[in-house]
Amino acid sequence: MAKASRSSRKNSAPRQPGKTSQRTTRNTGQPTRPASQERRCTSTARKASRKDPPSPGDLSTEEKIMQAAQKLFTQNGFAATRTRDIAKEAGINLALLNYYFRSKEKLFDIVMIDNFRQFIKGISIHLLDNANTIEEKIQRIVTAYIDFLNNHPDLPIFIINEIRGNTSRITQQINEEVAPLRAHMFRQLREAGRQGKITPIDPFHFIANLIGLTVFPFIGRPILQRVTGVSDQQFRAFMEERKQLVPIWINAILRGNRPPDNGAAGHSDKNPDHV
Amino acid sequence: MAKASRSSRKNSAPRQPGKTSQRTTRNTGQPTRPASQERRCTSTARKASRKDPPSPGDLSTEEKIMQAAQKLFTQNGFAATRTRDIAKEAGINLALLNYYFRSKEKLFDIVMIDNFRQFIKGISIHLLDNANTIEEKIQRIVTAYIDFLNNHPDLPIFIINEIRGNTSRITQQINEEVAPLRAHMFRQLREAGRQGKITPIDPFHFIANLIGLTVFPFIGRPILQRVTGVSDQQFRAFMEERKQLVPIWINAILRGNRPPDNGAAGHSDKNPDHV
DNA sequence: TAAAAATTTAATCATTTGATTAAAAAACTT
DNA sequence: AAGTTTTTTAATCAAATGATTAAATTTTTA
Repeated sequence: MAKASRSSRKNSAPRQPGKTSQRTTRNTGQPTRPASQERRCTSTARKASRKDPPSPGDLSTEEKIMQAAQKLFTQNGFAATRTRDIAKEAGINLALLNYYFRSKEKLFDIVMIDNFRQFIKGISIHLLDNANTIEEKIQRIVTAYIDFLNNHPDLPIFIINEIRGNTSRITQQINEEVAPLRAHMFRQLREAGRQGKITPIDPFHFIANLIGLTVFPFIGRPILQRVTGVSDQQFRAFMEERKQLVPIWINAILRGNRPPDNGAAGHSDKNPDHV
Repeated sequence: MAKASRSSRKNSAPRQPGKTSQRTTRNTGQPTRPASQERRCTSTARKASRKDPPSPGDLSTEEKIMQAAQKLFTQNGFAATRTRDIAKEAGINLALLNYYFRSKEKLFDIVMIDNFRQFIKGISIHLLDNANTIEEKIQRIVTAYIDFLNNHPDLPIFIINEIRGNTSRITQQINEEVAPLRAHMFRQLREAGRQGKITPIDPFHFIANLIGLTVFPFIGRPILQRVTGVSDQQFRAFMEERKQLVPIWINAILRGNRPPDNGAAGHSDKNPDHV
């Protein structure tokens, strides 16, 4: 879900790390905030890397919190996730969560951006690889997508939920990361069409088809399984099948497609990098 | 979104409609609850129809509340929707909302079921129509779907969000309503395959493709528009185009599909009505 | 118009929940 | 060991929110 109003509370000046205060015992003031606390509002704060790994073996506290947050936020959405639950999931206490991340919103934003990066990273590699034909490229993208989503099945819904109704900085972030991909794919599609390799197709339709056939099953999984009556195990098997089938189908679409009578919005060329 | 814990509060015995109490002025006790209040927990309560239309012209209060709830729940999910906002949207006050529907959960469940009914109603008509070939059927379903979703663009995400993580009565409801559709479509697909009209395809893949190509664009709209850079207006135009294109593509898939080497889960016949 | 029903007002509860704080305890550094 | 940092404990806030209630007001109905 969605989250609605994500800002309201008092927002008093954050306690300052070195500000002291009369302590009776040892500590000479507030605990110095960890590196990540630089992430709080003060715009001038440096964009420090998350944390220098303190203990070598297992996860740092900060990472534990982030993983727990990622899990719960992704599973339940922003509004339905309690910070207390995140703390419990991370195996730490609530105070520490706020100590590291200041607020639920901040934590969410960080997780959100991380999520999205992961989401497009796997694809962008194959997309930007110029060496292959479109067919090969599709093949690889579909496989990469499905493999990735098998490990992060909740991610698509999460991203969709949080993107709609959030016009803030995050959206912008995403835009910047996605722009080169879009440009590249548009170019290649146009070219293939011109060379007669495929029936010309608008990039919108192409991407809608590619994603629709590949990631939709994960999004619509609860409904799909219900409607078709397949088990979890069968679902996984079907998704394995689709690694082969979807590229075949896409190719069938790219060939069988009727020439664009182009009744509606001419899109292909204008607006090459709008948004 | 999701909603997480949807039951916790005290749940004291609901005030009883006729229980009186010392009133100073005219009313001889609590206002008699409207018909809809029968919907509260007491399992023996009759499943009364929503309300006998009180005022002829415009919507009854109950309907106003339900419409407002439908709008906000669908837009924001359960957890992120405030009952106060629903009341405001409906143009009534919070007390009246609880007076009619007892609780947020009850209201939600009702809206949810209504939503889902709408969602499958439009499709089931065409699905169950035996007179047509598969091609015609697909054509009609796609058009009906897209028309419907143009008017209820938020519904798919909403339904998906609320189905996952909700194993309760609603899921059951849905199952019952969907079962005959599934059976019918499976039969027809199998038959067409046997008659050689199409390359045999597992119902799972078929439905995943059909829904993926048709309703996914509405689900993924925020991302799709961002990635492809199309405007709202263009989006609508593209969806109009897809009314023609998707059936063509589906047919291309049904023909171009390689024969099922059937490496994975054999599905088609066993489990004809599992779930 | 008088009784009944629907609706509003406004106050109030009880919880939940995000967030903060101070002090103690534990863990680590040097 | 001494000092520093991290983490916990536990209490507490303040705001949001779902829900309830009693009485007043309006609307409908008979």
